[in-house]
Amino acid sequence: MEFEHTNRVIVLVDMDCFYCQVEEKLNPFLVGKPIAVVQYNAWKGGGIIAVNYPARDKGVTRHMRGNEAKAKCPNIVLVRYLKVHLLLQTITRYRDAGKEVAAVLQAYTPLLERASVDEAYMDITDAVNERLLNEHPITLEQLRNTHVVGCNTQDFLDSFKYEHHLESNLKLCMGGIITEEIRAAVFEKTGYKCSAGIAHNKVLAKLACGLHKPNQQTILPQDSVNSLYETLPLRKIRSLGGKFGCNLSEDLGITTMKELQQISENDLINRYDDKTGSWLYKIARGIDLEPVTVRLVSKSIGCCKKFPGRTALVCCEDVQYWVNELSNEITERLNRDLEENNRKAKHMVVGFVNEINRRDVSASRTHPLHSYDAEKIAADMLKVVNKHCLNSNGYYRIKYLGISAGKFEDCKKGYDISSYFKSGDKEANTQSVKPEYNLSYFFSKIEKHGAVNETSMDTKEALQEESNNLEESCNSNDSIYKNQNLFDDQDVKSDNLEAIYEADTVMIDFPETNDDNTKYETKIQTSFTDVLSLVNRDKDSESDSITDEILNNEDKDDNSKANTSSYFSHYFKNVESFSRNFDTSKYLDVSNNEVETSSPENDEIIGGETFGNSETFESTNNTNLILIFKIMRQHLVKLLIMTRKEKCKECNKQILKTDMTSHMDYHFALQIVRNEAHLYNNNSTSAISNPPKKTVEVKKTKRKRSEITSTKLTTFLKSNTQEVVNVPTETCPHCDKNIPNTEFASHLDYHVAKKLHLEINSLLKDNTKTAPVPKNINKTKQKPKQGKPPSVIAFSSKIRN
DNA sequence: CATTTGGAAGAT
DNA sequence: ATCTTCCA
Ligand SMILES: Nc1ncnc2c1ncn2[C@H]1C[C@H](O)[C@@H](COP(=O)(O)OP(=O)(O)OP(=O)(O)O)O1
Ligand SMILES: [Mg+2]
Ligand SMILES: [Mg+2]
Repeated sequence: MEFEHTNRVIVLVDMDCFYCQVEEKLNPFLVGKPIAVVQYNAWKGGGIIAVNYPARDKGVTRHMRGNEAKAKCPNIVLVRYLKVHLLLQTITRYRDAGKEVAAVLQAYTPLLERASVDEAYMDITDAVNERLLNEHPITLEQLRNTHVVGCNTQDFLDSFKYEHHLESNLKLCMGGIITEEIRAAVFEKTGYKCSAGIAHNKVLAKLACGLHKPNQQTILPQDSVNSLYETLPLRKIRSLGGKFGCNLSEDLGITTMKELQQISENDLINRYDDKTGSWLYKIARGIDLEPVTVRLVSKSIGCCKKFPGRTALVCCEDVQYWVNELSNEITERLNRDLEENNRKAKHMVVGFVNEINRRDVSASRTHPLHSYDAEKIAADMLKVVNKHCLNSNGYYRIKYLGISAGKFEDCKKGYDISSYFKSGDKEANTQSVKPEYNLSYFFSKIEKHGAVNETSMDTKEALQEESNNLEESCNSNDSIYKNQNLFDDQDVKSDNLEAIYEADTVMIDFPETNDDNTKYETKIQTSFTDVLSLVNRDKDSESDSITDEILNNEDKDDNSKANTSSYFSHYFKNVESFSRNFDTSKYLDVSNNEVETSSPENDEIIGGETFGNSETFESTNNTNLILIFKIMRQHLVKLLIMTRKEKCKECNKQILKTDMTSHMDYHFALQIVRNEAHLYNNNSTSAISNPPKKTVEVKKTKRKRSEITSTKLTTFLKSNTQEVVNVPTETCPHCDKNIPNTEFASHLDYHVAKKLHLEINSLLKDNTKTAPVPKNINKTKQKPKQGKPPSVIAFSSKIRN
């Protein structure tokens, strides 16, 4: 009947200015205003990665700097992308929102391919064929937001009255109707708007989707391809947007798809390879047979960080710090993935770019991944980095670090060997608490990031700024919190932070609890930014108070109701109860169910009612907001507490107060070692020399480049970097680092001291601990603080061997 | 010097 | 296994 290439009906759904929409849903006061999501605040107002449509109208685009955007559009709201903790990261929200959308799409076809965080291909051929048996695409109403390439929608519908109409177009038409339904469902269930393209293959569906945005959809009939191709630049076709597309255009002296169509298949195959040539030939005729391959979860999970220009990592503390950051983050994400998808990554790839003699040298190395152990991962990563990036002078010049885990394998479901090793006491109970929902775990992360070392100024500054803004907002004249002394300078500046912290602890009574002690701390899973933007609404806004605005929003029509309700439910569904000392998973289960299985009815509940089991909250919004502020302040005070320093009597260094105990342990251990160094400092294993492996010089891809500045700069740098050379070194058997000979003995001391330190700590803190427990739920508490101790930090997994 | 960060797939 | 290309 029909040709193979017009059999399928493929839909590409792409969310409109996705990150912005997520932020708008979170904070309805942003709706209607020009906003952009900005990342990397350290330079020129940050880089913009998403722009909503009002802001686009003013000429703001991706790639712009925050400052430029402000210039083009003075009242733009720049939403900052925070990276403090996985649960606070905005990208986590975007990922979760993407999953939410995918879940809606999945109801329409099993043939769903998630192509990025905000788009997915769907093969809805079956659904179309089925509905065509019983229905006829009839009314224009059903295609209200649908465009048809090459003709208007009504004409498209009318064409089916004729005997000779294209069967394939009828399929697309029905595809359009189904897609309208899909998009309506996405909006209804998630509050997000999207656009879609409907065609017979993926490339055309993607192309069509971009033709009418936002919140619209486009059918691209096969018999309209040629008219569309008439002036269509090659680069608009997926996979021709990069170098190859450029080459193609240059090689053949063409710019449009129409021109490509005029090249013979042989020419194309001769010039390129078989596969490429025939793909080009076909796509020039609107043919693309690539199937929609079912994929709902990613094949790899990774994170990376660039250190451009002068920010390149030089000393081992910096490298250690960032290696730890990356390995902590990837471990957390892998653990979430394990719970969500019941699978484990079996290997990881460590990548880096290092500058050697002014050349960027990049390489990546794969490494088996046996367990999700942040310390082990950090140690392995560091080993790779040290092997390739540590210069003979003991320094680095690292411009990029990355780690990615992949080769996922499904977990066996019946048998968990780790439970066999578990001591059969209470530990087994607490095991069922998700680590990220454990309060002490959560706070330990805040602590860690509060107690950042000097290298992470970004984080520190970001937090400081947030805190300043919050304080300012609370004290601003029109703030309803003005008289509530939420931030009393005296208290904060006094040394009584703990008292404030204590006072801010929000207590909640849970009537359902059979336990006599019904006091729980609360946590809130959001970032400061959310609350800030709530308070920091535009000064020229008409409303008089925050309360007014909230109430007004709630009173609005159905359209904004979805947003309002989700806004509050976002906050309050995440206010959960915890105890420090016993299993709270039963409460968590309750709240989780509420979140995950939220049905349409639940979605209509607004405000305080979404508290679920926490009914004893005051249900006026005013009180709720004060609650949020208290929680936020507690975070901030906590942060302040964690960053207070004190001079160490032993070494005169500024040590974080919270680290002082373990820091003194360190001195204690060090003293022992110095006294008895000869007992420990004996055998050292010789390093095994491996054959050198390949590294690659990164090619400069800059189009415009002033040779002169480049040369100038290089000569400058050269004289700078060659000061320190050729210090005689020896490789440390514990950490594989090259240590200057003069420091080698004390370096070994350090490792032994570290080991003693760990042993002492474990004796002091945990004498119930029996021999080899493979995974300890308390592990995060036991982790030695990293950072301050002098010179080199060892990776403790190595020491245990 | 400086979009950044994340992910998939193809080439070698 | 490692590197390159393309994309969001
Ligand atoms: N180069 C990038 N770097 C980092 N994040 C990006 C980049 N490009 C896009 N993103 C993120 C932010 C976007 O909101 C999200 C989806 O991208 P994309 O669909 O291309 O644009 P968009 O959804 O913001 O607008 P549109 O309405 O045009 O689809 O991915
Ligand atoms: Mg999009
Ligand atoms: Mg997209």
